[in-house]
Amino acid sequence: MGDELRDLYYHHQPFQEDSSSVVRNIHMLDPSFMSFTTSHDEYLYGSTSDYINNSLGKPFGFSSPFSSSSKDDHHDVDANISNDVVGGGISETPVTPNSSISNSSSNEAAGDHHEDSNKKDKKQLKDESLEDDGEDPSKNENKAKKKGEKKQRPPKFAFMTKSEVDHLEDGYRWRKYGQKAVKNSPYPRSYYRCTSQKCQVKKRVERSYQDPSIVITTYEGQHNHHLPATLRGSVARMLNPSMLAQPSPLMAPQAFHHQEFIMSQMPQLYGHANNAFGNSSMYAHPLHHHNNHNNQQQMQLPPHHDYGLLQDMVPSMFNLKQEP
DNA sequence: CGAGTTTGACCTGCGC
DNA sequence: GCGCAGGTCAAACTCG
Repeated sequence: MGDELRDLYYHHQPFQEDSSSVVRNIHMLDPSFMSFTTSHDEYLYGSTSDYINNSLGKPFGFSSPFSSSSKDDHHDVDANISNDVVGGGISETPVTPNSSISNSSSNEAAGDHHEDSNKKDKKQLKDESLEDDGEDPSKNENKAKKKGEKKQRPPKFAFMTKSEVDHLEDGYRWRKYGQKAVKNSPYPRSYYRCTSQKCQVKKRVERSYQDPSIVITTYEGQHNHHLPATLRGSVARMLNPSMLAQPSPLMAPQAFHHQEFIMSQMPQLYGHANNAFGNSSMYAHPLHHHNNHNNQQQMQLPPHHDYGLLQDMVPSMFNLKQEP
């Protein structure tokens, strides 16, 4: 990771040796910095204001850190960010014509479709004799898609968190379904799926090999349910504005939680977050706030309109479907 | 006992 | 076609 990106980090605080399951010492990157996907496997990196200024549908550059098409450096998320955003701001990389900020349901459907077909194939391999249901039109459709189109995946949303724990609490329940070693990295990548039935959201968690204190989390898909009730309570407590107004030693203002970040940055994903924070953003801009470990200095408040626009910026991607 | 994790096997996509 | 790396599956295992 480049020094430029490192500069974006919030005041660094060495990790404690004692371990517990409690998330602590989390340091967010520049809260106005986010990465987005345009179309599948195309990530957009940049500040939210960059995004806004370029208007929806006019991305400011992209890279494909996770796509298999960039095998040599797809593990290098922060390097991409460093080059494309932090250093010179906007990447000059041209955007593919079909890049689009909107996350059409058709895209997602295509992704799911593919996965389903994968499962079908696997099952067929394992128990071919189960059924011989003749020609399934949907299979033909899948075949055609496979031939004609690139593999499509649901939109992704990636960001980095400075944390000593890999799997950060975000309010949802996840089940780990895989772990893989990452090339050129001593740290494995973990794969999680939302435990809620019929919810296809996945997330990948990996540690940056260049800065092991950085956890890179990638969400894929959108939740079709609310926060689990048991977790909603704790989240609500965490979001109590009074706590933010009077930060306690147990909750240093700069040591806010990963899930809070997500919830406020993706207000439609966590519908109440915006209400909780409103104008009193909890985020300190790293560049404006280099050392406040021992004082109670109020955090720098990004313009409120950022959050409002964020709602528009992360539109259908994480939009909660209201279930009947 | 149910839910979650671990881990080896397998599949897919891509570059050479 | 082959090899590599990412992604997923699922049986075995652990834990509360």
